[in-house]
Amino acid sequence: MPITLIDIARETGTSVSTVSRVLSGGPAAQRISAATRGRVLATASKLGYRPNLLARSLRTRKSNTVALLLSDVGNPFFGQIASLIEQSLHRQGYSLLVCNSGEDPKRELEYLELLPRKGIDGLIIVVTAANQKSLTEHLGADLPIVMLDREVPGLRASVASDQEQAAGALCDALQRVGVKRAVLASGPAGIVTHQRRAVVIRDRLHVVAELEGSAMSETGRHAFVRFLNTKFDAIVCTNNNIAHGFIDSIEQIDRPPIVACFDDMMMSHLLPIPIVSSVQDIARLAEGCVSLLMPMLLGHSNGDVQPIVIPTRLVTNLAFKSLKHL
Amino acid sequence: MPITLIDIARETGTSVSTVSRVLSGGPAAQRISAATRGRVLATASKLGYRPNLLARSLRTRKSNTVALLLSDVGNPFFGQIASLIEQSLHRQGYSLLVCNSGEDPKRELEYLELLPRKGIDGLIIVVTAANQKSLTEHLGADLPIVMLDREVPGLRASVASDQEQAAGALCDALQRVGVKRAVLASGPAGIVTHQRRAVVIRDRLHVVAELEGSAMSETGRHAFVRFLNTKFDAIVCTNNNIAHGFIDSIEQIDRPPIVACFDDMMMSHLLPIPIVSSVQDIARLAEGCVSLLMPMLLGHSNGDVQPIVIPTRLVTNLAFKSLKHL
DNA sequence: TTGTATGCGTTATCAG
DNA sequence: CTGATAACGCATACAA
Repeated sequence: MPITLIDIARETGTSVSTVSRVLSGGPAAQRISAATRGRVLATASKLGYRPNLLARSLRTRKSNTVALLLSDVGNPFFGQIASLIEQSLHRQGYSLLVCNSGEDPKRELEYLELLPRKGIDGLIIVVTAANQKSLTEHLGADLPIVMLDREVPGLRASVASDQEQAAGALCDALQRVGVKRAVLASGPAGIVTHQRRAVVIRDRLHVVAELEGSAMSETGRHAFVRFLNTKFDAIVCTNNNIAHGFIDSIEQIDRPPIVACFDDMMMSHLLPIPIVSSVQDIARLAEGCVSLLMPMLLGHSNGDVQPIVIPTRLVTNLAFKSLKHL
Repeated sequence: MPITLIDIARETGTSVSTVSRVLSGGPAAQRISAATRGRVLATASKLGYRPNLLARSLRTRKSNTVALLLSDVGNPFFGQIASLIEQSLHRQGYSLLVCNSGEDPKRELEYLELLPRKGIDGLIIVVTAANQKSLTEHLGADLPIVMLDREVPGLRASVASDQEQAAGALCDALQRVGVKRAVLASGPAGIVTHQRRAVVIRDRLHVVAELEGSAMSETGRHAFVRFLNTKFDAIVCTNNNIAHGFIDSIEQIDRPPIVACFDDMMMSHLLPIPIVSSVQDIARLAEGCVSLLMPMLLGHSNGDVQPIVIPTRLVTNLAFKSLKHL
């Protein structure tokens, strides 16, 4: 049986409230005589007392737990963000509950129902299908919530990369090396991130063919097959999974197209394929989430939160650099 | 104010116990007249009742939450495992608390102290420094726990790849192409996974130089510099981070060494560097954890748990395949 | 400075 | 079949 306040109150000959006050460590602890405080602390550690945080949370309505609801922690992009968020939160005394929606609206809703019951203090979410109504509806009205990677109209607490700048930089680079005909392999148009990237690409480049699929590598592989008989000098993929799928399909590399994508491609620098990508600043994305969330958790939220937009950085590999003109 | 059992009891003119029995959905629910049961369920959904899981957990001593304590979810290997574990647990009605230790014994201990207080039902852990004593000491005595990737003497509930087989297969492949001189870049000897891999390598190959560092890519970069003036035909890295670091350091590729490593290297197949790796079966590792943990959580643990050992699969890229002999 | 009493929302025991 | 009532472990308003 675990030690409770009762045990240690009995042992020290004081009451549960006194013990609670001492052990809570709050300001109330100072209003206790040094003598009894000492005895309490001593026997507390002697008995190896561990506060039951569930009970505390029930009472204080604060669990010191935050949930992160995203499509897939297995995706390195999100995994790294999750890691940084977890570390940052841990420093502030919070734990992180990780939930995969798999881009499935059903699962997302399931979690939106479940999480508030679990007593989480806040939520960081990469929305799939939810709009403002369904979000604030399924969650408790005033649960602090931060949108990551994808904005939702009406909710100002959001952190995302500057997709227009990112896609624009890609177009700049492609035009600089003289790309004339591009193809586009994009993720679901229903996902704003993919949508916004695609819009810029279509606007700025001469897109001779395009394919929309899931946000996974299979779409890249499909694109490879679909575009086999198409003449193009560059393919733009709206995320790195898709680009991976495309590159993995390449067998012969006599005259490979330029691959343009978003996010980091590990090991790409020696690849005999010209690659250019707009990589997102993962550290700042994670940091942004926490810096937006913490004030809300502590109630210091001075009303006007501003969306955080983070610039991306253009990265090219050796093969791309050695490119002069097509 | 959230709806509670009291509200819905008042509304239906019944008592809290009755409402609880109905809404708990257990066998006790059947012992309630269909009439009142109907009314309760109706007004419950009418009022939008959401059970407070904290209160329930406090009472039942079951939180339906499991913790995963590992070095870093940002590492794709662990991130993917975490993802699969989360999905599997979610199907069984459990949530996952993800905790990064960063291979830091201090942080690991911190979590080992914190997690039981949070009321988790079980723990899956990639141990850093903990031995059996410190584990069972800091956790509640009977908290179900599964070791992932690294065994701890005395604890039989473990899931890991067959490191000897994995390293052996690597050596086989290297010897088959006539590797004579190898160098070894290994992670901390204190981590059993690295240690066991290194032991096999040293035993089976002619290792002309070696370097031990962290399990991160910096060690690979250090290795590149350190071995610049060493003659060798292959470098073995005890994990993929290290291999990444090494490969990223390569600028000219006139006569690159073979790189042997563990786990998947994305995009490696077109890389102009011969790569051979023993890739772990992530799906089976994750599945193994859950299949070991679930019975413990449900109390069906029939005493004799057996460690789960999972074979790896040898993967080579094009450059390696086109290798005849050195 | 400290103790008493009450409540957080549920489940479980025990009557009836 | 159902209703009081007592926990679960902790925090806090109110007394003293």
